[in-house]
Amino acid sequence: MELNNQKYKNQMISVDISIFSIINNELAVLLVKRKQPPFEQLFSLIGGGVYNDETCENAVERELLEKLNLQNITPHLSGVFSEPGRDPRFRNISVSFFALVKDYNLKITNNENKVLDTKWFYLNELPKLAFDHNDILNKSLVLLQQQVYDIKFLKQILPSVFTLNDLQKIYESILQTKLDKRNFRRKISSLNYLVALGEKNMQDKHKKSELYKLK
Amino acid sequence: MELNNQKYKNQMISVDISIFSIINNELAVLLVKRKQPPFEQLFSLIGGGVYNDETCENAVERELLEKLNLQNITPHLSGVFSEPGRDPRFRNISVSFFALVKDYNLKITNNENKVLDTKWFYLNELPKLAFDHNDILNKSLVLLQQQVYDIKFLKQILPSVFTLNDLQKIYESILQTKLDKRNFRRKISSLNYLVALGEKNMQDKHKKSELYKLK
DNA sequence: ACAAAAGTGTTGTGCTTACACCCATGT
DNA sequence: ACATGGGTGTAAGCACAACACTTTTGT
Repeated sequence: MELNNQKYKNQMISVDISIFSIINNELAVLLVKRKQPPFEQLFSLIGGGVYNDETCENAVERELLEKLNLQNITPHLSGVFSEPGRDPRFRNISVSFFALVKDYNLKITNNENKVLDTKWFYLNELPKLAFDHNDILNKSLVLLQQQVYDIKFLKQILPSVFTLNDLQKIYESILQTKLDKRNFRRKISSLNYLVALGEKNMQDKHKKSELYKLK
Repeated sequence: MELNNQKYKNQMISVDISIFSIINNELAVLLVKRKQPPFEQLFSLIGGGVYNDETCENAVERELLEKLNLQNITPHLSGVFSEPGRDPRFRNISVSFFALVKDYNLKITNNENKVLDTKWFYLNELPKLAFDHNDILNKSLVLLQQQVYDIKFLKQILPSVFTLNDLQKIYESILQTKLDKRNFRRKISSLNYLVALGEKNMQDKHKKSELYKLK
């Protein structure tokens, strides 16, 4: 955050984005490894300053476009983190968002030499993160969990084709719990947003499972 | 917001607080009438700048103490409002909170001559507010409604003694809907947080109703 | 034939909603 | 006696949780 940059004058607000995707039927989050102090070598969420001529949501969209070349992603507000010492360099209030993406083949494109690595982490294999980013990420996860049966969230993160077993594993991974197969299928089917493709998954070694997509 | 005050240097963040209370069994919100432009003569939420050495929650607590002499109030985050033009004077990002109080005999104590009046409004009699405060207030109301059956919220806002009819009117007013008397009583009783005082409400003109308090 | 994974129904429990009459008291 | 408001029970529908066997296919 460049304090002398006109864009940041009179403010010290940034956004931090928990970018979630599904990899191998598991929830994963995109993190970057910091090249510079503080917290050099630690992973952190992607984020950046909010310009004076944009909303926080705009800032998220701009960051996703500039750094990951991602478009048409909906930011979801998940919290505000304002402990005075949370950034050891200066006062920095973070507005936290999460975003859901389908394609996890992402690399930081515009890293300004600040980033050593970009990597997806499964949620149960998280490292210790820079700043208070573990707390921020956790808050985003909780909000995602609360809305996971809402089709407009799923649309943003589900692969285009999947089996019911894939879907159950995805839900179990997001909710961090085991689900009963029959109860899960009844619930999903009552939500009325799946369409059977009428094709079987030929990768199955035994009985072939049916393939589905979202309505 | 004093831009040259050292406390606000390098930032432009404020908190806006929807202060709710129950008056005559109805949800009400505390508003202040502005003495100065912009939006002179219009009512607005109570709010103020966030100092560099405090969290947004601290700022809410400080504002409530300084301006209303209120202590031990829990701030509940309800949103972030960051449209660039929302304050015509300068860039101002608002972090919105709501707070619940029992005693509605409040007057602004430290108004720095900026306030013409302090007044409680019932939610269905709201005036047009300054800035985007109608939107902010509405967001707070929605979050309050979502948590209204959670005892720790009720504890903050319910009078110490009430009848079941009082309680139903309070719920109807918060939820902005009519409730069925028998269903409402069954639900409340299943939540298991009321204690009958074993006394009757002597103000009742006909059959006397039982008085209750929270556990 | 057997091992592995897919698929499928029933029952009990608890929450929600709709709905109507009797009781206590003051006038 | 009557008007007013307080107080109470039952039945149907729906969501949720627990639980076991049959089918298909590859080896």
